[in-house]
Amino acid sequence: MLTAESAQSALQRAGVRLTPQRLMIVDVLVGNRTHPTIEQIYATARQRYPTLSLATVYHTVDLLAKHGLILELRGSKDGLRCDPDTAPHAHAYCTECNAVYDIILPAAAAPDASALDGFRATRVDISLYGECQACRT
Amino acid sequence: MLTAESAQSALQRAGVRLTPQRLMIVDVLVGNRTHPTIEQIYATARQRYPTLSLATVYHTVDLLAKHGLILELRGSKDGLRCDPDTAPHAHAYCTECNAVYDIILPAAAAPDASALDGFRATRVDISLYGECQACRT
DNA sequence: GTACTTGCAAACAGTTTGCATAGGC
DNA sequence: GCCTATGCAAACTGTTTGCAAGTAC
Repeated sequence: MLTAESAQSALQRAGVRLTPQRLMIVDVLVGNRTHPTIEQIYATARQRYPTLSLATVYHTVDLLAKHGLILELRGSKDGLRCDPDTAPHAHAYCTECNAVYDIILPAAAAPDASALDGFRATRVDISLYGECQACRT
Repeated sequence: MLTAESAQSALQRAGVRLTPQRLMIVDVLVGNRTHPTIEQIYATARQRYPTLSLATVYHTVDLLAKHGLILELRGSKDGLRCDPDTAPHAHAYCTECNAVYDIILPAAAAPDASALDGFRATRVDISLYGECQACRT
């Protein structure tokens, strides 16, 4: 799970600069369970850092994902979403309201990712598609 | 698994017209294990139907997915991909060459999709990300 | 000082839409 | 004849890139 401290130490160790923009974006993501889109991160971070640009958000999110600090989710139709929780869990995408929920699946549900048919997987993503409770009523 | 016959009967039953364009697109997809992008379907179908438009491909793919005849895969960076095999299986995305492979997982690996936290899932998608054999060498 | 980072704008890619035409039933 | 489907172009949305200015180390 992403924390301000883990992000700082990981980035510093990798020789990446801790700029105010990056710390601000990390701050928006820490503890965030809403799986925000880039646009949402941008909007939130911009409130406290008005000159922040979208390109920087894209760069930073990419950077954080490359260092394994966050996950990039591509399951929804409205663009890339971010998940600061890198521990194994599944995602439920509501096809009505586009919300994304975390789902804790039994450990047995996670397939073994190592060397299937010569494919070396570094990440497994389990996605459920359907309707959330709010949209079904 | 999509066949020309299953597509025709399903669409006819739904009162949807069997136009040459649609049959052509179905034809491109039947037995296709390459998980083609829209663009690739367009290029292939256009060889035999030169006036076919991209918009029609998008419409038709959407139509086929809505009727449960194919799956739309959103896991890769280069846009929507189509899978004519709707039976449960996982997908392996090569982050190097963008290829998508089918992976047969043990039945136990498929999580129970019914009513998790009030979420009613109609589809489960398991995606592996990593490098394929060809790209590792 | 050097190399990395930012911000802006423009470019881009994939996707969707409006509308007139064509065609199936 | 009615209604759906097609094709084209334009619009849109999300994302990436080039480059000049700024900033951490």
